Amino acid sequence: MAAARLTRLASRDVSSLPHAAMRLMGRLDELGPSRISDLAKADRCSQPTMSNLVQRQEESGWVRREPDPADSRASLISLTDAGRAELDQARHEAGAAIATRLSQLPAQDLATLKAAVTVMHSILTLEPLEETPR
Amino acid sequence: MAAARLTRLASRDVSSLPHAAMRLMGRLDELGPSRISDLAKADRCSQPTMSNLVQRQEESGWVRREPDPADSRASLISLTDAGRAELDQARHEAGAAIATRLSQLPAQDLATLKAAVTVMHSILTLEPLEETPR
DNA sequence: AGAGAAACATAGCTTTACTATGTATTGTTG
DNA sequence: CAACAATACATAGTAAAGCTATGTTTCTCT
Repeated sequence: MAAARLTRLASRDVSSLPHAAMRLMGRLDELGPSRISDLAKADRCSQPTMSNLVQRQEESGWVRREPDPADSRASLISLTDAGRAELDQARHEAGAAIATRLSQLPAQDLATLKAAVTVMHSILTLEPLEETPR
Repeated sequence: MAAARLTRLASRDVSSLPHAAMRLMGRLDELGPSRISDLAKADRCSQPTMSNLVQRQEESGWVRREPDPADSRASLISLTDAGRAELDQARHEAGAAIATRLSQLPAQDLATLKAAVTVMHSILTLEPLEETPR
């Protein structure tokens, strides 16, 4: 719950990019050129949702679509230069929202947060540990 | 970013309540009977958005609206028993989604997360430290 | 008492999300 | 190797969640 509220606190101050767009661009920055279905999996949304999102970002010029040489059914989506600039801007805005608060914290608390970020990243890469892999 | 992804990881596995509804119910659980404008402020959304959300939750029977005895313009919104049960269910679902991952972490990491939660709560109650209080 | 402020509702729009389904390509198999 | 199933994506239609602008009612204050 704390993570959710903190996230909302930061994301509400981002005016340059809607949140879903920001998630998409962040993934592209992280993964490089990717297929729509892979992006949908990474973002945990449905394929049509990602299809629609990509289309809108393409129209905004923040994302580019190229045919996948390995599979004519698929496309490879990647960030444009404008898209990367927009992502940087949005990240800056999100950071600024909490920076003024972080600056009021003692160094000890900042260290705690830093350590927690590492742990959270490891959680995100962990598998759900299902006994039923279908 | 880590907080955002962790939040999304948990919230995507909640089927019983849409996310905005869950935020509203959580606030009501925390604050008790509240005015719509106060709920909007707490959730950092606009007043019409909260108006709309409350209406839908009212129709679902999860929230109750009573006149504010102190001000006939305002209403006091509160959880119904069904709403509280639904909130419990949703929280359980959200917890279950990450519990299987948390259980794979060493105790040291869990302690780090616990400490970070405390710090995050303090961030949430901090003011943005603006020199221009408007 | 009248003016302005506050609390909420309504209208109209956009974004984000879903399921169901269609189309084209790829893979598999009898 | 032709036929069928599976895969990758698009489209259609709908709902939820968000916004600004604006209207109505009630308070508050001079």
